[in-house]
Amino acid sequence: MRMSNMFSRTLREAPSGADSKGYEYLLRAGFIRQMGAGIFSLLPLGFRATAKIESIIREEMERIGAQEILMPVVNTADIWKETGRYYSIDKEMSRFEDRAGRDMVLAMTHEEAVTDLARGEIDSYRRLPLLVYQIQTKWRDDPRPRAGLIRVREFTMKDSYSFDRDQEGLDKVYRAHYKAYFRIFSRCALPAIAVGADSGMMGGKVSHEYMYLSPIGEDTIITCPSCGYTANRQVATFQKDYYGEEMKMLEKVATPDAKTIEDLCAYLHIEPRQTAKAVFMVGTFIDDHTGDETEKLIVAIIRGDMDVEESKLSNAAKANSIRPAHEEEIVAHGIVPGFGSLIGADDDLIRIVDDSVAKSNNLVAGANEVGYHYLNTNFGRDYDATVADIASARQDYRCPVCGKPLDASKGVEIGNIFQLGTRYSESMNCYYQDEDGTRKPVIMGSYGIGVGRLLACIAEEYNDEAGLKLPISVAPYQVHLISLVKDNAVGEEIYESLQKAGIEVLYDDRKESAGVKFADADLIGLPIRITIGNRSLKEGKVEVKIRETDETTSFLVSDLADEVKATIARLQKEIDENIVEKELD
RNA sequence: CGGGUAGUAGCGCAGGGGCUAGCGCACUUGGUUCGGGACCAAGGGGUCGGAGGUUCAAAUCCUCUCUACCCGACCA
Repeated sequence: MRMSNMFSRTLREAPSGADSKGYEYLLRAGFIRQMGAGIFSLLPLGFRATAKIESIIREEMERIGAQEILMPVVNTADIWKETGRYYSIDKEMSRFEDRAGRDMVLAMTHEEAVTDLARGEIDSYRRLPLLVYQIQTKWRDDPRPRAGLIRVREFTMKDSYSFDRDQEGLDKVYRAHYKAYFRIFSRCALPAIAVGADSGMMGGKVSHEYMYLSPIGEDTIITCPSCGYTANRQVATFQKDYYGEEMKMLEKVATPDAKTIEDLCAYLHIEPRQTAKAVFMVGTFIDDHTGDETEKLIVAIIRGDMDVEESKLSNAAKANSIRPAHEEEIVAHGIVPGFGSLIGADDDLIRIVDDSVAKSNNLVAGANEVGYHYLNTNFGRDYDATVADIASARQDYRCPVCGKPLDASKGVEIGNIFQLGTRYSESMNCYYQDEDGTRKPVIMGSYGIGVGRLLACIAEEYNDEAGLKLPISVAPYQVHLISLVKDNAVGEEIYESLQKAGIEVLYDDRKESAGVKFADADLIGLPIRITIGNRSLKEGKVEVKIRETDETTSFLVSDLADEVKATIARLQKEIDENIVEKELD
């Protein structure tokens, strides 16, 4: 590609709003352009880089036996009504009617579409297992897209779907994905970890998320440096201390103005762990069949030294979504905010208590009366509720596996794998006949990777003050060729010869100063830069510089193609030697 | 959806009732320069986000609205 003819150009200054380095450079170098909130175009450089990532994904998917298909972006609403997700997913999924007034949706994922396909293909156990994948555009109307390509509304995703006869088969294909994903990310030179995750709206049981750890991430990952335990904070567990002791008499005490745990502890001279705090949320519950929505107050009781993890609470309450309750909603149930507890609350609410409270005794809790708390409240004796782990794991809490202190870090989710089980096959009637003649629902899994997000993370991981430093496996071109000599013929000749040798070259043939060409080369960040200049050309040589390491050498023009091929091979080998082969334990 | 900020040339920004709307970069032409974002000269480019209003006069004041960004809610 000649830069004189390239569609995009580089920007000297970062467009306002580009707050991370990776995003700024992708914009400035001309990989992407924004159209609207969370909507981007890929320019030639971005398109080529994305294509490289996609081909790595394709190779690894084919390697585990997946067959590529392509399903429609526009789905008929019927299949989404069958699984109920037409109703349970809110505005994140965009809907419209076709000219005949039929309900349609823009598919944000393809469990419904693929199950619809599969039920037409699968009738016998002899057809199983099956595995398909696609690389396709998804539209999710996220309420607040942000951070460049990290959180967008339209994006390209690789999604694969597995169909198995039994759990054993699902385990096998799940493990295959677990491993393949590590290979994919490491072939893109992106460091990633797998963490236990919340399956959320996918409705499955077992799931893992792949995380690129970075401060730009929006997820919080809990890890144990000692034993390797990792989990998204949404599901992370930890060892809790319980304070079981002999139950004492319930006693009401005046605690004027003590509306927070902090005030209360100061007033009564106690520790937060000796209190039970009440957290009020409103859960939305949607009937999968009718689509009817109901709201219900959820009262969560947790010990004062911990915080509620909302996704755990939502799961425990079996709610579709939860939000903080308004004061009126709390008062309506006989509860006094600031002095609230389940003691004296009415029955028309969902009661969840963290096991930290259930297993500790004599906690101070609200008396549901302004200015009063109870001493010595005890779960079971004074009130009842469903016991669940709803506590949020934090830095320095104790690892659930080994008990050592946990770490917390930020991460970007770049992939996930789910064991769906029979959630979709049952609701969509995707059954097979087994060897013994019985009819059984197909067991499914789904597995996703965000392609654009992957590029954004790579850009974030590989850059410096001057620009991007792309790994050879995903760089849009392997070589950035700069000619600084007046006689264009030399540059043309070298460009031709490199291309003939099968090398991917971006040739800066523009009439620009040396400084501009160097700056643009640094910004675009191709792994190998070749400079044709009078300095070394006198000796028949050109300079070759590695962007990543700054390592500079010079080669005779006559040897250039071979030398560059060797350099490419060397850079590629460095990546190949570090492919992560990790099995799910 | 709540809170905040901002929309003026391709990009980054200034101007904040007054007559011709600027600056830097980018762009065009000519010349000089030629290994780390060159220089000189001459140019081109704007419905000041949109609609309505106030006024002799609006980019500027008022009302409404749209859009983007940041924080939060939200999010496989």
